[in-house]
Amino acid sequence: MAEKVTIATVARHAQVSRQTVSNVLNTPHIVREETRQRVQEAIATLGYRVSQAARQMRTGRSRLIAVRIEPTRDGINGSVLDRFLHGLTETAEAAGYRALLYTAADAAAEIATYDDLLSAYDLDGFVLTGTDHGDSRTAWLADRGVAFVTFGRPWDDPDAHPWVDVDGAAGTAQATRHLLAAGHRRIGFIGWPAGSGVGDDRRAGWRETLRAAGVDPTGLDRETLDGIAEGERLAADLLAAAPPPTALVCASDSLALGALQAARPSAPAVRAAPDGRPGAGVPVIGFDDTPVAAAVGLTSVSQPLRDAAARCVDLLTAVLDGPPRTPAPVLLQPSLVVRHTA
Amino acid sequence: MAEKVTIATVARHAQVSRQTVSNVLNTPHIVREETRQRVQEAIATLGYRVSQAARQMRTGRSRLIAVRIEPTRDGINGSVLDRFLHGLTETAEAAGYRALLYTAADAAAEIATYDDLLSAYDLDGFVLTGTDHGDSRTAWLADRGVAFVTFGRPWDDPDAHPWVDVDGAAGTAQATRHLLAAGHRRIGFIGWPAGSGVGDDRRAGWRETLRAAGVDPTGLDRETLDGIAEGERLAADLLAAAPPPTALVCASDSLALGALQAARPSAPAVRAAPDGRPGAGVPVIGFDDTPVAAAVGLTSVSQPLRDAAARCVDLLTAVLDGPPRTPAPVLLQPSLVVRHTA
DNA sequence: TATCCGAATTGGATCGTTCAAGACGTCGAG
DNA sequence: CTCGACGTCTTGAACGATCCAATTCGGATA
Repeated sequence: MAEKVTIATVARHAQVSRQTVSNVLNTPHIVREETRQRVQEAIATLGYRVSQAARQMRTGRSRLIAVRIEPTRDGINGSVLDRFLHGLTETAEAAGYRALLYTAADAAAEIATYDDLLSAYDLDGFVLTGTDHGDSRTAWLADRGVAFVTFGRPWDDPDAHPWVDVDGAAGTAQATRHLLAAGHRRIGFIGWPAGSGVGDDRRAGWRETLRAAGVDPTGLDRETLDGIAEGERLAADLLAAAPPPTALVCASDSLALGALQAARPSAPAVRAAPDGRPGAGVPVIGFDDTPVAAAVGLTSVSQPLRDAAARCVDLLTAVLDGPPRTPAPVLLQPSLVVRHTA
Repeated sequence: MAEKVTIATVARHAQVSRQTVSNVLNTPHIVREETRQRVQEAIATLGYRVSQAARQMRTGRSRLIAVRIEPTRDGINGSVLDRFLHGLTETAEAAGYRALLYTAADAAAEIATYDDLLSAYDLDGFVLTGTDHGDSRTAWLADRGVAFVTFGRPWDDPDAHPWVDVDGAAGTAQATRHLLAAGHRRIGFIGWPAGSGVGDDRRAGWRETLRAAGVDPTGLDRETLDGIAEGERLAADLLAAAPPPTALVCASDSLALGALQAARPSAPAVRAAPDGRPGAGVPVIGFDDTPVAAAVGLTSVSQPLRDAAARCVDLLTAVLDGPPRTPAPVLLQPSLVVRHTA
């Protein structure tokens, strides 16, 4: 087995001191061009890699960022996280960081994990997914001056910390406009109970678009927790009203899938109309463009998750490497993927 | 800001030397009970956490294990990875390890990443997902004596390295028996091209079960890459044969979903028979029990992913912390989740 | 020619932990 | 009584990088 290559090995090989090698790595501009090249060459031939452990011990920086991985709830919306994670890992690698996973049952456990990760692993920053009103996690991190970015707005104060989010209201608005353009007026909405930032946002997009079109949204929406069965139940309830809505917008693909079953009980199967025109029955639009939506032919609002993840890393590295000011938040626009259900 | 708590701080507080504190943490049995308690108390009151960086520098161990996160291909089968990852992170945490993510475009890039992770981060071990014949990655790792476990068998030599896998043949066999029990004889199979370990395994389960039942499988199967469209095409092809199969087993949920469309072009929608009895048309069984299968009511073979991930961590920690012998591999049994399509 | 200046380089100290070696008191065997 | 063994604890050195202060060196200036 070959001997371990340290900064000293490189220095000897390039006939310079350790410090010069360190400078080549960390502050190349202060090293003479010729020397710099000789050192780079030695690094390459020896296959030298800086030891993160040693660097970390001296600098307190680990070049590691943490992301929480959540349990896949009903399995449908879980794929959102998967795509986000992949984008995050990729962008982080390009920026010289690595992504570390952790799990946590609740906010308190998550904070305990922060503490552990910070003191044991010297984590550089965190990417939080899914924020809500009065989030105790962000408060804890901010208190300690830890770098972090959230995927999801801080619903109380938009300037509280750097964040990236997708404009959910714009998504449901787009879905609603699509249905309005098709001639629908009484467009229903199935979403989550008031109080969650994301849920309220998506509902608002539908409500305001309807109002702008001169339609009174009163009585046209329902609230429930997520799930296919719930979606079916509420869609049935909504369609039993007099007069019933002629189309439905849902806050998630799970709800939409349930709604589909209520909206077209005897419609042709999955991907009803091979020619691409909407199938029969009440049109339904979902949210998140999950694989299930694609498989079933459900029209859905798609979030630019790869991009969102990349922007999260951008913001985080800006905080870590750049000047100590909070970078501007990023609000991305979703897009409507039209399939066969609307 | 409070001063940093190091092992020396604890030592002073507990009136012992640094080494004694270290012993309390790493080899408690050689410390006198009374002293041990005093040190533990000091650790608790001071909120001391060992610095992984410092420990790592001395021992060369990082308590980090790496897992590759793949792009979600068609999005349907991607959820498999998601569930696996969550289980892995959880079990790793319990064992005192953390999971680090990485991506790689191909085997060569993946090996380059190993090199980087090993020399820069001192990674303790790797969990590889998806193995194939003559895997260059495992050879590289084994050559260097790096600890690793694969989720997926080494198809060439079952004793090459520790592994965890799910018995795919048993899964398709179970699916086939289910259909045989329902009175079917001519049961078709749609799978991947010969040559991939996983694909051949799943096909074998179907073939042997059919043979054991006295049915000649010749001409009853088709090969293709994964995808809904492909599944539909081949199912149509298979059903056009004379005589056609009366039921289908598929190597993935994607293929099964496509097959469903060919097998029951005008069948009732998603979750056809609310009473739980199979819907009309040719029965179809998928593989992986993805969220899509659950949503659509597709009968599918379910892999115990959580368990598989846990066993991966078990094996890896056994290699890392235990004696230098390769632990016995683990082959888990899948289970058939019967829904409405079979 | 002597002096000064800044760019480039050097050696030593340091981060927090574990390893190797040794000190100390107690005990039982010879 | 001496010796070695044992259990318990302490001390100094080392891991590999960066930071800091000091030094060299070539060229410009007085």
